[in-house]
Amino acid sequence: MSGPAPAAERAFAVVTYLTANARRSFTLSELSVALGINKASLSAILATLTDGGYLARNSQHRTYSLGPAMIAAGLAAAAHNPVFEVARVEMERLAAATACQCVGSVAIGQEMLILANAGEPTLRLQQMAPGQRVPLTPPYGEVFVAWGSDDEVDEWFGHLDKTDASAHDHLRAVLERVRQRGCAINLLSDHLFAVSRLLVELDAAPHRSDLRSKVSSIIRGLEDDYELLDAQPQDNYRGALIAAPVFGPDGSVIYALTLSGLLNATGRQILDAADMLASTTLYITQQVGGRVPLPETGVVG
Amino acid sequence: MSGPAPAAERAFAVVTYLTANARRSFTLSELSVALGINKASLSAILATLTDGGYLARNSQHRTYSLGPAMIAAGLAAAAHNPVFEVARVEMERLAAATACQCVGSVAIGQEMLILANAGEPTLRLQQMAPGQRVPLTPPYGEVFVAWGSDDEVDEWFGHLDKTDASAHDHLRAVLERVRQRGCAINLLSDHLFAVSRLLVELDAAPHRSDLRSKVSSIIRGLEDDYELLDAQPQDNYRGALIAAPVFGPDGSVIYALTLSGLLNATGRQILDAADMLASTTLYITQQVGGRVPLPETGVVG
DNA sequence: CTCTAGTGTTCGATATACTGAACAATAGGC
DNA sequence: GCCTATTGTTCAGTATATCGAACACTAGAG
Repeated sequence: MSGPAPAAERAFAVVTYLTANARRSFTLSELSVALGINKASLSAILATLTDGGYLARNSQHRTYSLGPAMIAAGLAAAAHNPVFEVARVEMERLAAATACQCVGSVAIGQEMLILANAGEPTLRLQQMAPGQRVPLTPPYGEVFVAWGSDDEVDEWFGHLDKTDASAHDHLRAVLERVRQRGCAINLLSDHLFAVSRLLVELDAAPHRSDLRSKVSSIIRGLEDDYELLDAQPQDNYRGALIAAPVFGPDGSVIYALTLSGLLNATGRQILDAADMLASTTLYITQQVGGRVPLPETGVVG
Repeated sequence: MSGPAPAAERAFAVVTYLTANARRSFTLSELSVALGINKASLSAILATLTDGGYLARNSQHRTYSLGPAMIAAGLAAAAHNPVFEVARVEMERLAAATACQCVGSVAIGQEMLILANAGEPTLRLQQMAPGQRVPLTPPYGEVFVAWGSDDEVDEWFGHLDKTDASAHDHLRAVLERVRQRGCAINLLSDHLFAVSRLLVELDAAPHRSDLRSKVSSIIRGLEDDYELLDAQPQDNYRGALIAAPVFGPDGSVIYALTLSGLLNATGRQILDAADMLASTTLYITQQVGGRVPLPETGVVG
């Protein structure tokens, strides 16, 4: 749990926690129990961050929240990565054109982080709010690994039962389908909403690895009713999530756009939205000097 | 130099450095010498931040820059402090109306941090760029202390010669003038540009306390040609910086807006711009539920 | 190709930050 | 106003991160 620089790790654990729960402020004690850090140690960390302006302390309520220096750092980070500003404009366009919510996310290790959203959140999914971190485990985050190396795919599989070859084969087929289409299409299901509820709990106590693995296992349980392998144009679907990747100069996925909504839509409507999204991310890829990795078989549509 | 949580402090020293120098990326060794941190220690810190997505590592050039997680944290911080979004709109308005650059800054300890700007930077002053940190020492940052307690003012005086009563009296008179006007008006001078050049050096090596104190002493030397105590409406001035405060609910200065430009302007033009700025910050103060502290002289009860 | 300049990693010895519980100081409830 | 619950600070012992130098490793120049 503790890396080679524990103080730094915990300092940013605080930041991550406050980012995911930006609506309220927290006292030292609250953060101590939520993050599993000794009060004495955390006190020193919080004082350091407050001195630097990265946290703001409300001396009235003795609470901490993210401070102004974090805004400056965020602006500098955004200025350094033009992708996100380019994508923001396109996301607004997509959200307006499809009447869907459009969120942007990045992969960080074995998680994905929601960075931005556009349009009205018709679905109140916890994992769709900016600042949220969602485990990057099957079948979540297909677009982040579909064009990746075998090693990346294996890491994505994670703790899947090694002996369950059929599950692996199924997922590989799904990823192949994602490459062909240029985007991933997933269906809304009750499982998905169950995951959403669990993530709320996980947000409240990120250090609880038992909750974390529970979420991961349930996310894997989504598989059955989650994938849309072949859409029937005239059929009706409950709703859909469509995700497409933006590639960087080295061919890696540096950003992903997800359309969520399309409630009670026909297969044709879903496929049309998917095409629109995929062409938009391709446009963004070109705008930022990105490169789509060549698939082994077939051509990206 | 090292506080009770050195790893956390240094981790954010890296962030601060990358924020101030967002244009390029830096290698481990560069950061090591620039920040005065042991390479071995820094390596652990950078790895931790990179794992969290707060830094992005270019494996090609082995360089580090601010990562996507920092953007999410910045957005969360901005969402938590509505002041900055309210102010941004007004800053754009002011910049357009006065043909000046308008920057927003906050006070963090004994420094002020530039957060946002609007309009074209007619003056290429280093200290006016977002992400920059400028020492909060006389005569800089008058608006941050003019309404503050005596303790805050004394701290602002800093290492001024205690025996030099005339300097203190002069500064107190300046602050009184700022309170009366509702804003601070300062004039461009060669000294100012000299400070700007020194700040570039300081940015390159923030750990050098000798440079830091040198900057502070030169800033104090500005005093003579910096203050505009009484403007002559028909006189011409080389240029001006006008700063006004935004107050929080507790009466403290939570944000400051500075208009820079007004090259070769008359005293009347400068005073008009000052009035416009002061009324705007007052409006923002009210929008965010702020309160202007009552002046200490002539208080009832 | 060889050489150089620079980068990042390894390693044991030392100093230092972390821990945990008891303490003190605040805020909230009636 | 008093009491209670919770907050945040203090302190010494122990575990641990940090330091500095020597080591690999890459990239680029001649």
